[in-house]
Amino acid sequence: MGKSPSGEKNNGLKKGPWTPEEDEKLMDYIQKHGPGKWRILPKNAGLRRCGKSCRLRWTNYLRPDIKRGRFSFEEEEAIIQLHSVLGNKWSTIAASLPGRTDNEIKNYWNTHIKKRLLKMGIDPVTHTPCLDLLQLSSILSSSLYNNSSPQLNYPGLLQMASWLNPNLLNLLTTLLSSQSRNPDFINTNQLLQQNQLAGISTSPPEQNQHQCPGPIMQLNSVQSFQPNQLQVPIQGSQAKLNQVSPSDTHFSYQQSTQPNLWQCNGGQLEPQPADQSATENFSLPKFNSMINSLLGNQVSQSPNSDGVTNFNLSTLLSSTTSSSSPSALNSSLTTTLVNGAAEDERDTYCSNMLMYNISNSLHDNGLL
DNA sequence: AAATCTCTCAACCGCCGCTGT
DNA sequence: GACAGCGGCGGTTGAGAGATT
Repeated sequence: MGKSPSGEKNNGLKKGPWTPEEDEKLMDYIQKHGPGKWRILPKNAGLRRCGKSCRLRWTNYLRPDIKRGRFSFEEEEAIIQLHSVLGNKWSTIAASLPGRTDNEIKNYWNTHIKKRLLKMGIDPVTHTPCLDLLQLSSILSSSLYNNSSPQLNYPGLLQMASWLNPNLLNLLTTLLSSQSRNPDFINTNQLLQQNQLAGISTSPPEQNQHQCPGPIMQLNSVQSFQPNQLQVPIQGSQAKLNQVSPSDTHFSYQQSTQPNLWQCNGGQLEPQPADQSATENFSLPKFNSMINSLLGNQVSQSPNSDGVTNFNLSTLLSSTTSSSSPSALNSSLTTTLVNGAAEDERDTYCSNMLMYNISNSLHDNGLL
């Protein structure tokens, strides 16, 4: 790096850590003349620093509106969400976090968040699970028929699903939300995410997503759990997974029910009418890896003689976060390193509102 | 207590884009 | 249009603090 322990450099310009005296000079000058004109500032202020160094010192440290201390839980969530949209645009991210500098956010990302995402098996660049296609194929071939347990984490799975296919995400949402005792339970976080991608602004719903652990659900498999048609009755709803032919590697997903899918209508969330069924194709490996990650790794399954397989979804959700919502993606991404002490213990209670705020903020700032 | 290792973050570097001439 | 200067951005570094052996 460019830090010089000696603090001296050619041209007589000083480098390295700033002394309190230098800080005072810089502060005094900027208070009188305002920031800017960085090239002439050090000379006028009596500093033996380059203008760039003065600017950085001011913007990253001396500015009066800079917030000090650890990043809050909300800030951390915001960084992750914004980074998933903006990438390494630290200055843009910083613009959405009052009092935080791009340098500070960048450091925090590199030293905390990035490591944690990697630890969770999530690529910090793409925000998708670190799985290659071979792994997906392997999961496909081994787990659907063998009850194997691929070591995938649930939040990463949902994140991946969100990138792959909206309808598939809806299916997962439907599956997981069924563990709630509330029949009108919806996954607002994922809905917001989808709507964000579609450029739709939604009002944050008020449903409390922190439900008690759900009951054992039944996943009725046709033809002894053959993959060519998988019917998923869920609290009055039913989604069909159809395989075009036994050898085909593409599935279609038909959502033919209400109330687990919701739509945005004039800023209000409303149940999707039954006649608005959707059918979309997606590749078998993608679908299979996700479903089987859900069913194989974290959900206990026990097929019985009637061809009905029971899945205990409560284990899935409780093992990930205390929240029963599929929005646990964002929750679990941010459950370590909270105030340095209580790692992996803090839950989110503001993800949806935060997503909403970020979305609006980005729109307001013309970033989306 | 000392040596070593690990982590954090302030600060620098090089590059790029914008603006003025 | 070409060039130079400047400000801003993202990547990188290494001193210092804290943790571990």
